Amino acid sequence: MTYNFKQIEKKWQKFWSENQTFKVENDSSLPKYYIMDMFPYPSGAGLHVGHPLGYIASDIYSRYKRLKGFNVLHPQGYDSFGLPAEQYAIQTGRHPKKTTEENISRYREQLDRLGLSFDWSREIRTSDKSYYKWTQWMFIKLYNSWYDNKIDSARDIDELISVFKIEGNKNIDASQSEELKVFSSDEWNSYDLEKQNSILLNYRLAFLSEIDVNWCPKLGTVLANDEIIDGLSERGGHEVVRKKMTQWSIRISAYSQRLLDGLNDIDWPDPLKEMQKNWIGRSDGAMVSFDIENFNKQIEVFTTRVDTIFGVTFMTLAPEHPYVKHITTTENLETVNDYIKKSSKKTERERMSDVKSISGVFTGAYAIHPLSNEKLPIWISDYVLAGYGTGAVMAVPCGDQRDYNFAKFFDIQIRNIFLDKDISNEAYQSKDDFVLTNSSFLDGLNFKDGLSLAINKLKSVNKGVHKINYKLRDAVFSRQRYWGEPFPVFYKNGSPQMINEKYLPIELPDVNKYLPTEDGKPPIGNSEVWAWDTKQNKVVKNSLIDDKTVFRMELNTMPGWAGSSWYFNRYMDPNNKNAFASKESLDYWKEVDLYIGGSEHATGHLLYSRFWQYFLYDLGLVPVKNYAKKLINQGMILGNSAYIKREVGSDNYFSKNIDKNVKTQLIHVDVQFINIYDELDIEKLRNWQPQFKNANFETIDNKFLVYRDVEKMSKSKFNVINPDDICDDYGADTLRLYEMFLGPIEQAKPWNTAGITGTHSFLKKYWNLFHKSGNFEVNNNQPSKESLKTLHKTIKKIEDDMKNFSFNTSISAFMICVNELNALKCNNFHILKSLTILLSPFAPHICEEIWSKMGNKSSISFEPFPIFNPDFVKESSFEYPVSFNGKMKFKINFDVNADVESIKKDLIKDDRLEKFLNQREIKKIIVVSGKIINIVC
RNA sequence: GCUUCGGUGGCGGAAUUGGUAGACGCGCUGGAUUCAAAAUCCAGUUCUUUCGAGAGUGUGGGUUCGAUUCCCACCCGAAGUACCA
Repeated sequence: MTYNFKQIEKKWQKFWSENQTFKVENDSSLPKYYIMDMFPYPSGAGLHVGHPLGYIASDIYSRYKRLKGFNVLHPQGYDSFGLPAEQYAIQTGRHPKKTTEENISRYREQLDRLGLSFDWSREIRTSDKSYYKWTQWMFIKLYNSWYDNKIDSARDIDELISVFKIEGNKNIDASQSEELKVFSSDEWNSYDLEKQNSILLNYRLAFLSEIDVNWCPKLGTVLANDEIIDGLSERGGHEVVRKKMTQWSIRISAYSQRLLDGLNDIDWPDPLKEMQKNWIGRSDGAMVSFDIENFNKQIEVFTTRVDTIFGVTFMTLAPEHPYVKHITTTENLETVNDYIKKSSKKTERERMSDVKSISGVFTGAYAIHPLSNEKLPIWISDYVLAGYGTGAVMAVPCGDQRDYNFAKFFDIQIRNIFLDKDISNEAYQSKDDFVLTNSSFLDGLNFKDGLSLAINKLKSVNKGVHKINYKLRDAVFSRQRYWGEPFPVFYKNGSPQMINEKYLPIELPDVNKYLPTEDGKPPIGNSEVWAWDTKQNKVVKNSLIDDKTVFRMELNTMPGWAGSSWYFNRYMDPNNKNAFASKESLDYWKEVDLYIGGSEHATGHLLYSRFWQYFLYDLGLVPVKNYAKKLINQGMILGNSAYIKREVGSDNYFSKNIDKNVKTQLIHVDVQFINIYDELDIEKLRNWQPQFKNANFETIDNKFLVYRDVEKMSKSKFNVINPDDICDDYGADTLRLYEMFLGPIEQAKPWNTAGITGTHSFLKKYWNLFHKSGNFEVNNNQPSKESLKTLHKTIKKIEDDMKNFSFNTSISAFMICVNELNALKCNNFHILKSLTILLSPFAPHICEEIWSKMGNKSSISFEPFPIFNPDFVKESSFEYPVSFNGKMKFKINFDVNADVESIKKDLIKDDRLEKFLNQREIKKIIVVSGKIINIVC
């Protein structure tokens, strides 16, 4: 009987599905374990072998945890709102809902073939109204909350309003869009509703504001910072420009410090934590205010180097700085306006690529140094970013290279405040190893002392305060797209109103076209039914809008990260109609114990979701602050692309190693036409695309060799390997083993189909252990010492590897085990039963088959994991770890029953120790229960 | 530029707190089986070699009885980030 993987895998996939083997309950006496994958966006291209890497790893761990006696929650769902379905809809007119459904069923088919143990009864889709109902509900919660810096928590906006009523805002320390004037309770109570609303918007965690956004004209939408790469849109690579628009934003900046501190409490990969740290970008410094000559306001400046305050010789403002138009003198007005015009025309990309050229203009105005009262010329320049700090800097040319370059270029004074440091060629930027000079009362101090004295002095004259600044910006939450969650918002007198949560979900309306409307409104503007009737409390036709009882609704939709920021909580109780999840289910599952997904979401989803969970926690809606204890970033599986060389502008193609003296280019060809020797099947290529039909192919020895390169697996590079094909040829168990065997899970690694025969033949060998003479045959004798040793060595190894998620070395251990049992001609029932349980997380189908053949009725999935017994392993001679003077340790062979004297003799015989022991004398050997614990010299 | 991670055979990769480097797999070589092939099994496979041995984990140095592992400097690669004041 041969290993018929096709039949076996089909049989057991059917069995698991019919018996709902992996359905999990919310109450159990067993300890819980929650293991989750990042849910996929179901794209039209289907899965390639790179996608399942994380799913296989999480599945192995889930199955392992079940064997270890945990109640394991292992769900899967779809992040099904998104741009590709919408763009497909624009091209074809097909409803994104339809294509999304088709894509999902294709994904499901492919996932099922891998034998993954998901509890599909808990499947969620972010585009389901039963799901986005709660996304909308949480948005309303965000809108109705403010952030109290005093207790570091979000609070209900009603609490803020009642404070305003009683004592105004003088004692409030909140995160807000901009500093407001202090108002009293009387003033508050005298404001009309509109005014009160606009003040409250300044505090709300979901707020509407006119902001500079990244506008992508080609996509017709705004983009978040993390959706822009090198100044171009992440999707499509289109131009992005700055534009002022009224947008919903989420006040994630309020949580900057907590998001930073929280990194210490979670076991996430260091590189990822580092990325989040940089993204949050905390810098500790001071806010200093400079008076302006002939202008009744101060320029606020953020600096991390107040110690260099006496090195300031000029000020620089960003061209967008609000004071520029007020302070510019008449004779400079024209050049300044020209400069502002020029820099606003520059796209973000141009401004970034133009780092090296220095530009700027003098405003004609002067600031007053807060400590020396010196006059400082005020310049504007686009090297100062409007979006960071206050959009103004105090320029210290001797201590900052950019200021230095600017001063040199425009011949502005450079004052050296660093004693005996040479600044004739560049600024002295180090914070170490200097003493201040030319700095009045700071003379003779170093960085640290200078810093604190300068801040104290500024404080005492009311010109500066200690301040911590963050790079993290509030997140834009509006998208001018169709295929996303609609906002539960309508507008009354221009101010936003939340629809009562009783009437959620607000369903996405149907539209006849998915492009923006002709007057530039978002696609939902195409719907004729998109107005809110406050009497009937439902969505009605636009034609009924009267701004008395029927109002216009928000046309934007929410961004992709809205639905993905809280989905892990929904899996706990996915069908709940009364809450996003019941309190009982949240209290039972608490948080994800192991989260597996790619690191490309480091500063997107993985930051937003942490924020979102903190917010829910603040409101008492979830029991834990951090939603994922441990995170593993699986590495990408890279494709092995193939190229052929073509003479430019002709139909002539040359094999690799043929050098013609003509201009050539490399063209991607489908890797399916290439054999393992890099030879191209020319006939297949001719039939592939018309351009190759009648082309000339010049070969070497009748072989046409291609060029190869490792790069990201993608349909457009024709290097995609479909897991279905591998399952057809070798089976899912082989694919699972092979993907894990390729290397450590976190590492990127190229796919190479050639090596797959190794894991496949391992499974065949395992199968043959039970089929000595063609038939299934195991003996029920007492296992031999050798086979027990092999088994328990393997148990130990697997347990150790599971702790480190080192699946590749586990598989090596299985291979060794099977080879050893094979050499021992072992077909002992007890040994093979244990081995089958051990192996079942990795290769579940074949193990289920063997398991049932061994006479077991139920699935292997919930068997107890075999227990390691060291006695079987340390039979006869065993390597013991030994330490000398409690320090050096290494393993050494000695007889368990030997006395101390003969151990000494053994030690001296060991050539590793010869040198060491020749130099000292053994005073004492400490032996505890047959083990050398320490040797004292 | 800065930050982080990494560099081990022909290849993917192993190597508990420093203790016999190269596990396991691929590939390759030889052999068995076969009319032959596939499949399977066995043996070998870091390099050099005068067959005794010598060298060897990016390079150079250091600590140590002992370093792939720890420390310093440099070289190379990958990822992230970038006028962040």
